[in-house]
Order: sequence, then structure tokens, then C-alpha cells
Amino acid sequence: MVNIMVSRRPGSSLYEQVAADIRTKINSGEYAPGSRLPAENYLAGQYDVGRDTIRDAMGDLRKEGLIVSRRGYPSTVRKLPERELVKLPKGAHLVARMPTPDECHEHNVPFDGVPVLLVGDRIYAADRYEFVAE
Amino acid sequence: MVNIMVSRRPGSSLYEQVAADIRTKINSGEYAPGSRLPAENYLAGQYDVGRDTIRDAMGDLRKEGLIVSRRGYPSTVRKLPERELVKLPKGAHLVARMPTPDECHEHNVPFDGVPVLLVGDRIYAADRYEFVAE
DNA sequence: CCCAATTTGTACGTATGTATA
DNA sequence: TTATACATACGTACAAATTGG
Repeated sequence: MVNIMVSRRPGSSLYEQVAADIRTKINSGEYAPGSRLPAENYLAGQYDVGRDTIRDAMGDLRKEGLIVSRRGYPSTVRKLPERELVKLPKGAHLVARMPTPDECHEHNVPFDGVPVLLVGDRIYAADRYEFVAE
Repeated sequence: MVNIMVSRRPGSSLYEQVAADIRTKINSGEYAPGSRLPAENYLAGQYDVGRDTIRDAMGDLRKEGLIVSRRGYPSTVRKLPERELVKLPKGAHLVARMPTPDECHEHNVPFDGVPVLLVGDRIYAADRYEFVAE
């Protein structure tokens, strides 16, 4: 079976088209949370593109936090985490940004797709907490 | 001049070493906010690595929100934005995550390194807002 | 307004390293 | 140990956007 949903002609690049297609499959549930994606080499064959193009697409999906990749194992759809509710005391300030590599290591934040929230001197991984003003 | 601060031996990969070096130069002010970085090909020569290695390093720095890249022009150190203060009314809920491509286009959020904050039915680019509970 | 140089983006190839199962 | 799969890193070529003359 050949996948012809990507085209070399139009406005959008190949890897963006591939990313959009996989994104749709994730959001539709065809690729369920926690399940494995096909191997990059397999996808390269399916879409009839180079593996590098698949890797660029996967890179975008990682940056969005949609998938998680690690060496030696197929990429998986990120599981929706349980979020702990944090109460913001009156006057508390909050800013969000992407973590540094040091902060990822320090606070066990995944390398890709997960912002951090700074509240006072505390730091929270955005995928494990939500906040409510009180 | 040859840069010998990267090594092919130890634990950390080449592109991570390059990223760490550039990150240090940004944080020290050697690469000031708004200024241009050297071209990727130039850096590849300086560090004596392939351009792909430089691009991987730049990719990490983009994901952290440290630099901004666009076609046809050297990457620049991200300028520290003015943050508008948003007051969180009592009971308001807030979560953070990375934006989808659609949201980037819709809300003029840069493609890389900028999370979004969801408050009620509003969406805020994390680099332009900070929040305070009241 | 157009042209040319510069620079990043995209896409292909190949090979090897390393973690997982 | 072996096979699988992603990660790293080199190469090449061309596309497309920006800048400046």
C-alpha cells in the first residue's frame, strides 16, 4: 500500500504534511495514548519519503508534546497525565517558559514538549500540574 | 582559529556540547539579545563538525526559546519581551502546554520555544504575559 | 525594481552508536 | 546475544527567504 497523501508540489513541506497526517491520526484516536507508532523506517516507506523527513515530522510532534521518543523503542503517543491541582495564593506570580537542559534533569521533566511554570521559587512541569487562583 | 571544546569521546553528544557552548555565550552576554549568531556553515567550520550537528544544536536552543531562526537571515538571540501582567480572578483555572501549529498561526505565537497558557477560554503566549492571583 | 549574495530550510543518502526488548 | 529502533553525524544538493547594492 502506498500513501499518496503527501505531495511534493504545494505550499507545505513534506515533513509538515507527514506531521499533520500523524497528528490527525493521534487526535482521532487511530493512534491511541500510550500506543506505539510505526517505526520510522516503516513510515518512510509508507509515505515514500526519506527517513530524515519522518524524523523532522516526529521532531515537530515531540515539540508539541504529542509523542515521546526514546532510543531503542518505537515512539509512543503521550499518555494524558493526571494533573495535580495547585492553589495559587493571592498575590502569587506565575510565568511559563521552556526548561533548560539542567532543569529537565533536575526536575525530571521530559526533554521535549513540556513547559515549566515558575511560581515564586517553585518550578512545576506543565504536564503534571494545573493551577487555580484562590 | 580552531575550537577544541567539543570532544567526540565522552558522554555527551557533539551537538549537545555545541549547544551548551553557545548557551553559555548567550547567558554570559557574549551573544547579546537581538544580536545575530554566526552562520551555521561558519560555526560548522569553527567547531570542526558538520552543519547537521550545528543545526541539531540550534534546534535545541530554539526549543528552549533562546534563539529565533528564519530563512534567509542568521539566527538571532531572542529579545527578552515585555510581559503584560494578567490578573487571575479567584477561581480561575490555568494550564500550560505547547501550542499546535494552528494555534501558532492563529495567535501569532513563534513556532519554537514559546508555550501557551490556557485560562478559561482565553489563550496566552507565554513570552508576552505573566500572571498574578488576586 | 531587480539582481546577486548570503543564510536557513528541506530532503535525500550513508554509516555508526546506543538503548531496548 | 541478537534483533530492532531511535540517535548521532557525516555528506550532498537544491529551495526559498532576506538583505543590500
